[in-house]
Amino acid sequence: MAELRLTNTLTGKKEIFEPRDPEQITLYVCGPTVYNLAHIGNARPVVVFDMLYRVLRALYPRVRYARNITDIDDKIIAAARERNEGIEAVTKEFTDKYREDMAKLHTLPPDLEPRATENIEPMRDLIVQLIERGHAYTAEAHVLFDVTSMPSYGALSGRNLDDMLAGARVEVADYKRNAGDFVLWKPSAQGEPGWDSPWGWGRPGWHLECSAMIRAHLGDAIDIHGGGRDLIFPHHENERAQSCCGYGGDFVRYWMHNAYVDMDGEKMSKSLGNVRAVRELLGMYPGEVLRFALLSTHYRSPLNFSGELLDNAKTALNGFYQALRNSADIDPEDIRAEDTAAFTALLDDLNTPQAIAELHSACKALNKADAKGAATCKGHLLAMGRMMGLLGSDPEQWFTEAASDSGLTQEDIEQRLAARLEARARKDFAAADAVRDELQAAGIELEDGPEGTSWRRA
RNA sequence: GGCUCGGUGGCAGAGUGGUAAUGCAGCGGAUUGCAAAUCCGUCAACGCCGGUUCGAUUCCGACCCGAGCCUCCA
Repeated sequence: MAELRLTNTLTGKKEIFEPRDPEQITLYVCGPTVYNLAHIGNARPVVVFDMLYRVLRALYPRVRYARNITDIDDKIIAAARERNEGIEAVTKEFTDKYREDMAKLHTLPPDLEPRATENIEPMRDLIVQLIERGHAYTAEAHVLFDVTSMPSYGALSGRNLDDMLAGARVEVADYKRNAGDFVLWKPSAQGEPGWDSPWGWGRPGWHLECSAMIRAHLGDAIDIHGGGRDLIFPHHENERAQSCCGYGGDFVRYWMHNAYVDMDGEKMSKSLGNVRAVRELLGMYPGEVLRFALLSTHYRSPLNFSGELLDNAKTALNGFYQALRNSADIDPEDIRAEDTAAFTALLDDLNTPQAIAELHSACKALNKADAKGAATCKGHLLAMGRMMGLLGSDPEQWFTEAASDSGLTQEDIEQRLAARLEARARKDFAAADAVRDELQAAGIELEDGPEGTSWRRA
């Protein structure tokens, strides 16, 4: 079988992927906290790990991919209060919108989408376990994890405990034994959402849910855990501590983290307020363009987001669809995606830029091919696109579908084309060009081919 | 301050111990009534200084610059 290599954050190295059980692969990716719209930065891990999911499915008979929905959190509570609604209304709305947006990026839905509020029981069990084993303690209605109880705490993020405790810059709550101790359970005030527990009415800490849900839905340990780079510390470090100490075992074999989407060279984040919602961008570009743009840089490198980035993505996709449109009458050969150069590129730590280069190569080959070779070339291009969640649209639609309601309708355009055709037939090029100029001004570009004139929206 | 990661042509962006993909842009040509699309050709890059080596952009060290984490964050 082909070898998949992945960069493991824990070791800092690119390693050959060796699953716990080749019959069943387990993948867990941190999902959204549903209190507002997903921004383009949120979309990066979704697209990146969708890519991984597709590769894993091509390699192994069964892949279980879980992505959680965090539907209890202080920010959700705050948003609900602001809107004067229950948290369910908030989480329902943004969960639905999240799923819609991600689907438009051509990401496959995960096999499992566990919700925090539906997994309180395993969370409480985990806390009990941690207390029993001496890794957690109660203090003022909180339950806290004692970071000094785990010798390897800090291994994932490359920190050591002494430095961390000494260099703590944050004011430490006085009920904590160590500055680095983190909350497993916190008390809820009157009127705040909460659950009964041995430690009183309260709610889980934000690191706890992933540990408990991974165990509940995927098992004691999993193959791959993914997420954004900023989750390495503290979230994944703490998750690792909870799971390793509470359940024993290795927990995660491969940790994978994607770099950020930057805005003007600066990190895009909710707190900096420089975010671009996926939903907003989808009003300006097809989802496939956003997907392509997110895949155009390797996942471990920062991606600078800009209109230029999206325009380039659009141009590239236009080129592919142009080749497909020009070869519309060619019946593509049936090519397995696993037999393509793009797949080989993806096996090397998801080298999507290389895979895209292979797309260009196949596209060029298709453009140059004679009728005989075109079927094979087209088959390759489509197979690689399929693998990457790209090029699935109808080429004709890709070029002619209107992004908005404004502008000329298809009928308007066809009508003018007919008039122009007639003008050209009687060699009245001035009249023909006038039509073309008019359409050009309306954002419609024409192409005269041997079999008639086709058009596209710019 | 501690810990990460990165600096490749005009831009985007792979990769490699033996001078470097791909795309966009530019330039020249073919094609076209003119365009568009396509094809052919072409220009152009490895932050800086040392070290290891027959040879480094690639390995090691220092330096400069940039980003991130250490606090909610993909």
